[in-house]
Amino acid sequence: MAEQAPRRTTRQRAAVAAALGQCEEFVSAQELHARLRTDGERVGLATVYRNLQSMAADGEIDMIRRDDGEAVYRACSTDHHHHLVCRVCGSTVEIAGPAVERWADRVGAEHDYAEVSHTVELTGVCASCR
Amino acid sequence: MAEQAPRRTTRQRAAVAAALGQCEEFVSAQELHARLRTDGERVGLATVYRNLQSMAADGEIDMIRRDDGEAVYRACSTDHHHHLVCRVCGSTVEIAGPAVERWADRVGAEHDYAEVSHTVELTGVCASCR
DNA sequence: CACTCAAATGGGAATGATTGTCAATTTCGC
DNA sequence: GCGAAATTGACAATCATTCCCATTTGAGTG
Repeated sequence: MAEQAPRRTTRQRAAVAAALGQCEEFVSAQELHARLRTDGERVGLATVYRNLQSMAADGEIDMIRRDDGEAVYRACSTDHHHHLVCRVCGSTVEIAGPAVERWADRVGAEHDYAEVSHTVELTGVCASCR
Repeated sequence: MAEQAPRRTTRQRAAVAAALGQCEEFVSAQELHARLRTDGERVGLATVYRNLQSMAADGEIDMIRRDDGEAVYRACSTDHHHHLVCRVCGSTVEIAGPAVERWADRVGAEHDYAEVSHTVELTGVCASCR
């Protein structure tokens, strides 16, 4: 495991963690910052970035990248699922894919990779758009 | 499959494809642009971006994102596969995942989505980076 | 509690990849 | 060869993310 640098508990760090905990879906640092501001918490944008990064580095939260390259975060333990997105109308269906989870773990093990996480996106054309 | 917009064969497009073909590893648009310039090919940076994007959209090349979010490309073997990328050193392993293919098709069918395609990215930490 | 000092913060400026703009150029079917 | 439509190039504009640095704050210590 990566060594964990000293971390202090600050009002801002707690606020970031709390706000993230209330999000079901992945959120970007920008979105989280806006949300905090709305909630009346005054936290600098740079601070949101720094905290999200260190929390991700410590494994406290998940970080993945959206299609456009923007980093998005999610509190761990929120239940994990994927999406099936319609290419035409954009409607989405949430997919629970235990099969994929197992597959990902197995592939990681086969190639001796640790801490394997995965991103899965399905796109298609939904019934009403055909 | 996704509809392919009309594409013309231009000197620049060929140059981009050729340069990419000579790279073993993944390269970013910026790197490829620099390489082209070194080779004496005059191709605009925006053009490199546009071509890489359209080639990726057409499935002619692979596109993934490095840890820092920068998009990197690589000429891909024709057959469909996924990647297992090391979060630390960036080394990649190609994964053939018949299991995922079948899973994706089944999920699409269950929700009545047609022309389902999928994106799967696995990231972890490889043995030598631990 | 008062004290100390490194960690943490904030916010504005800087960075750097990517995208937009639009006139000029090039491709390709006819 | 012609003309419409795609493509290009140079540069400006975006926008997430990082840097900088003066100021604040957490948390041991005596």
